[in-house]
Amino acid sequence: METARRIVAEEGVDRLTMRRLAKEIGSTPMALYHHVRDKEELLLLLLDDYAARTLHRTEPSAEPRERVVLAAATIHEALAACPWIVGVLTADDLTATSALWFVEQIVDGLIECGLSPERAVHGYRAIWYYTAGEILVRATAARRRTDDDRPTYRERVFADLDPAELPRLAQVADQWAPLTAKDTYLDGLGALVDGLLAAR
Amino acid sequence: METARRIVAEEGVDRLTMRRLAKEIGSTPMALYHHVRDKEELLLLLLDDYAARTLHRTEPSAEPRERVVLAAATIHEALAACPWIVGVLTADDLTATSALWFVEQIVDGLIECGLSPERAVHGYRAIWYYTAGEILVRATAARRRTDDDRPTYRERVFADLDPAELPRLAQVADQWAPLTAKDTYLDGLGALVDGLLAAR
DNA sequence: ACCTGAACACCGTTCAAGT
DNA sequence: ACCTGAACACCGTTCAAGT
Repeated sequence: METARRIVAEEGVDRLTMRRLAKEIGSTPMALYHHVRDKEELLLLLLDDYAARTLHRTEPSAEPRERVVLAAATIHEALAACPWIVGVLTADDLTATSALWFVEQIVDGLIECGLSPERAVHGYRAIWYYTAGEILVRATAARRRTDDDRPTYRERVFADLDPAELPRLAQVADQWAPLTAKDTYLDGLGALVDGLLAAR
Repeated sequence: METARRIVAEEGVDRLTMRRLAKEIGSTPMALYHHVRDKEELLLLLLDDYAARTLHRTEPSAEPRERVVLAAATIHEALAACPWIVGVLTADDLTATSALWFVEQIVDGLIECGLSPERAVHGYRAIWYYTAGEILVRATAARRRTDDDRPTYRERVFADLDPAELPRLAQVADQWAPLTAKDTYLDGLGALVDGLLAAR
């Protein structure tokens, strides 16, 4: 586990292979299969390990809306520091044992704010979709930027935008890059939570 | 392109390999590299092709909030039918040429509702995070369910939940599966848009 | 119970050579 | 300009055999 953790931290999850890990610990690929069913199980172990190691419970606020926002932001922060893990996480729900406490905070906060248990669960899922999407989009965009220098697809598209057909996009085209680089996770989260809480 | 499209449609994006595609069209892997720079370029071509083929512009509603919701829902629907594509999409922004019109609708709708151009772009991004996250989480969960029969990690975790520690989760534990199976994309989207539009 | 060696059935990509 | 053959440097996993 220790070696696997190091490989992922230093070189990314793509470089963690059964063969590589086996070599690094001075063993054979097949020896690993005596301890895990397959590679996915190894990744799930790694996920639990990471969650237990970095996801520290926050002081739960007395104000229920604050509890929801704080729990989501804490999970977001842990994931942002370690974006590879989202790919593993989305495989199932956000159900690493150590993350459950945060799910509890969100569901509880939403119920305390007056949602039915059913709508609270749906609300939690909306928050999770938004959070997972933010991490994923941002992580993949970052990977793209580093590993080649040719202009991105987006740059090419925005360069020859027809202002007659897409006036709003043309209007914001030159600010697009700085605007989208900005971290607005918390703004979006606040809006989402407000919307979930508003009786509709 | 036609053959690549068929392989992806029938067997999933993982099964589309340069070698497999070459064999299927009666050529060699290296011949493909004369037409695309690498595999990623092939996937981007496939994405544009899919978008042009299935993303039909909707009648833009006169009501700006409706325009935002309809554009997002249309993109969501196209992606839900073809979840493999999200992995490619997240690589950059949602900037397939055919998708730009929908981005325009969302940004324009938000501005018409009174947001500044800056906040409209951030609003669009929040909607995109939510949408991409929903597709991704749902797609990966679906893949999981089909390809093995052992209980999922989530099932095991929920089975031995401590009601003293996580009372809300224990309370909804038996409804978790049906609740999360429900499609609540539109509810969450509505909440998010409402939250974005509310002056905060 | 735990490990090894050899094999199976693959990958993306490069390079040098052909027409 | 377009294609081929062979090679490089890998994958995850199975299977039969060893201690």
